[in-house]
Amino acid sequence: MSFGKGHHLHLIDGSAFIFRAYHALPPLTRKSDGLPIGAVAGFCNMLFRYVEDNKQGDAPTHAAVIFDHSAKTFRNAIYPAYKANRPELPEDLRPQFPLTRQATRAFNIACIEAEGYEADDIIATLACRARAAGGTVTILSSDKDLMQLVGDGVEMLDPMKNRRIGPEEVFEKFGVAPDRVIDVQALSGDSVDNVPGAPGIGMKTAALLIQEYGDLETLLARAGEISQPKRRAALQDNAELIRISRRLVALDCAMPLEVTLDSLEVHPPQPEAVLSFLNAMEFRSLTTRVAASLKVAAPPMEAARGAEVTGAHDAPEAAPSLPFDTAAYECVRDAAALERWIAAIRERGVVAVDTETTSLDEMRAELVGISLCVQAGTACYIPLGHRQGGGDLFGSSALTEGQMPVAQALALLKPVLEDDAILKIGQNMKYDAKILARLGISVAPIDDTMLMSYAMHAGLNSHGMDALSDQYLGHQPIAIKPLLGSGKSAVTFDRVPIDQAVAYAAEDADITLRLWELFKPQLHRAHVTTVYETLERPLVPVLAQMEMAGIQVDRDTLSRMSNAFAQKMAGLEAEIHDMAGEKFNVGSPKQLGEILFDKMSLPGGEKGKTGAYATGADVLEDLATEHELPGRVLDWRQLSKLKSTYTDALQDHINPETGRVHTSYSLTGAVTGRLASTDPNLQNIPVRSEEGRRIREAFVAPKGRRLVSLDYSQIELRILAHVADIPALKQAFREGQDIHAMTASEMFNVPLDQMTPDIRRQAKAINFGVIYGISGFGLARNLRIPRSAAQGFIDRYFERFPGIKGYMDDTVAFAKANGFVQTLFGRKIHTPEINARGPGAGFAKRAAINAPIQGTAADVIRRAMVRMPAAIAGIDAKMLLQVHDELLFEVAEDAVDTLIPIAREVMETACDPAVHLSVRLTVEAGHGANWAEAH
DNA sequence: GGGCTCACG
DNA sequence: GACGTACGTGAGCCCG
Repeated sequence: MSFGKGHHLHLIDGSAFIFRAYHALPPLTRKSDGLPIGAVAGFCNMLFRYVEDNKQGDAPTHAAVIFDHSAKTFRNAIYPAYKANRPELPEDLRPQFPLTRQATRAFNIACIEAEGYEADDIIATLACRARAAGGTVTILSSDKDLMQLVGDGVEMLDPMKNRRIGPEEVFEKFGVAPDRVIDVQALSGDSVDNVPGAPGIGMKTAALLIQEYGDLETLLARAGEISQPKRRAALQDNAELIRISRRLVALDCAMPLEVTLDSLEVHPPQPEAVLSFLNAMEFRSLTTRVAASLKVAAPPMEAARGAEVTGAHDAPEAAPSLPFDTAAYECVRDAAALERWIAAIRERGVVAVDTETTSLDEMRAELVGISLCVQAGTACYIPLGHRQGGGDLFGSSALTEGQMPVAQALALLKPVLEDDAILKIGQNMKYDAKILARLGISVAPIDDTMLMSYAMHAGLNSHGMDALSDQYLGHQPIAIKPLLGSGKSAVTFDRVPIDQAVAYAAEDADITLRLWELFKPQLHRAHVTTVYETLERPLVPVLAQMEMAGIQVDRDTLSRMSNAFAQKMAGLEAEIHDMAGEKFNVGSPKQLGEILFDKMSLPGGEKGKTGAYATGADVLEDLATEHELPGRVLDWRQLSKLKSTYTDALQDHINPETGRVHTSYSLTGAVTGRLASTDPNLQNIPVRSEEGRRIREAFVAPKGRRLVSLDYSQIELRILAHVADIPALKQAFREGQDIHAMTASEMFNVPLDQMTPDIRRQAKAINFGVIYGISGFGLARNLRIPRSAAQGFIDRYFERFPGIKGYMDDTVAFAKANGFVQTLFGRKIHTPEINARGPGAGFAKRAAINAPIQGTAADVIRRAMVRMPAAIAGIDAKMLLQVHDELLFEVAEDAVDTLIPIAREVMETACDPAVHLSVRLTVEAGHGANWAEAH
């Protein structure tokens, strides 16, 4: 049957896939001969994902991958400068092109290119033919040049964002329907492809003109009617150039092409062809995954046994030698069985441990079972707290039969878990260590696969077990969701039948052990062993202690404040409704936007991409000069935030047993090395506004004790002064000057004794801007000054402190060359987007500039925290919280004066002896009955 | 569940 | 000429 109605054709933009793959991955080479294969590796991964994704659902009946053939096309005959300003291809990319064609055929997908034509023309021609035959077409690409083809059975799919692009999306981008896209492109031109267009006319203007005149020829014919002289001239003087531009951007829908649609019919990959290709490329992990998907055995690696794709995080040793077999896992039900496992652990000296509990909140979770793994494939699960389903009215029910008493199991395990000679491996061991600590077992020594992954690959991928297993072992772990259910019918792990729990839990321990075996040697090769050993692993027990200690929060104080906020909010709400002349939900940005900009017609209403008006604080502040309502909304919002997020939600986090709030710190939550605090987040308790600051009065010390706060003074600016080597900044710090005032004086030629708060404020904003990878736009917005003035400030700053620009350029260059940046202590932060094009490039650059500074500061306080417990061991004091540059302690009243100098010394000398800063770090201290007083 | 808004360093 | 921009986080609310 030939292609026609009911058939669906996928046209894949192969060249875009290649470039995306090339820039997304580090420069990998084939181990056996050094052949560059990074783009091929990424390309194959994308193809595999494409094949997997299209197994079900609205799968295409026909498909092809389209490539560009060569740089010269018929368009060069029309306009020689077409695409003339394209940068040279990277030299390690060109040799990969033929391999991507081979890869496509290996996956049994048709592969098309044609001399003298661009891939886009082939796509256009095939799309037109398919449409004429009555079929439908999806073009897998996000290239705007293809958008002219959309409509009437043809749509695009952005494979990266998984976003459908139909006529509406095209209109959103170009301001005209798909059939007029080339008119707009002809007018606006394209700097990337070197399409000239009309000088002085951009996309916005072009769309406006086409909307008004209907099409390009009419517009050119009636150009004389345009009232703006510049526009009129641009069109009249360049009519020919515009017509040429139109021929350049118009795709050829009827090029000669021997391929028939029928020959593009979809066939599943032939295992032998695809596996032998992947094997020849030495993609071990992908070979395994593809083999698993095709349900055949992976071929043995031939060329390079034990080979490694250098720099690859999709490393070949990821291939599991042993398949996962849940049936082989043992359920341990009595002491005799557990003793056999303990003997095996003692013999090996290493064990992966995982606990199953009733909650993600370690302070409330009840132990349900423990799994152990001593070598890949050899794992067990010890059920301890499983209960019969159902339960009575009160939810309680009897323990399932065939489980050891918890006390007996723990008594047997405790000596092993606490044995110095036995390494306990976990994935996020802080969680399990806390569960076991509450049961009287202090687990040590430990290794943690999540932290190993973080030390090696921060910025590259996430570090959860499912992701790691999939990525490095080519294995999808059993999902927890089907076991627990979701929504109202969700149950806790103790209700999971034991046989299912065995498979799930033992597999987790098995995966953890396999990941550890894989990561352990890699740490060294990635040169992050020291980072892992000094900044990650030793922090686990320190954070566990802090989290378990918790901080006392006074419920009555919060409750009183909450009531006061509610009253004020009610008053403001009435005022706001009055001014608006109607009742509406003040908390709804959508409704507020409509009131402000539609009903009241205030100026400056701008709709975002979702079509809603922006009503952020910056917008409302600008409007406050026009009307009183926006100011009231700002006040209301502040109170609403304080009430819902702090005075109310915080009360729910007070643990009923301890009466304290126990946050949880994530060691891998921020790519830069900072910690992140969750459930609740105690790193964003208000302090900047006077009203918010009072929330901190609810964070108290118990009777007879005090809260002590120690924080680093200007740590990031000091680190900047050191790494960028800025003599003026260093000297100012050495002399204990006000750093922002000094900057202001230097920049604006104002003597220090004549400094005004406003000038200092501007300098402060610039200092912070520098740390963030400053841009004229960003500074302008922050200071609410014209962009030109902001740019002037920045130029002047770079002039006065020449090392800064050098540091920024060097950092970005390093990131581009290496794919990561580093802190002074060797922490790596990967920057995979740094070589990308488009707006993402700006983000990546600024992040790369900021990361070494923010990351070094994070390393410094981590070092201080690791050393703190030993330093304050003799003092009646506990470290409770970390807020990036601050440590908060709870201390016996009479020990405050002892603690402060000792803790300060630890913090100020935290860099020693690994790094010698040319600027000394200083720490400010305070104490009080509550956090507001202490800070 | 995504987007908006806003709290912190 | 046009585009989009300060860095790093987490949480609560609205709304489809």
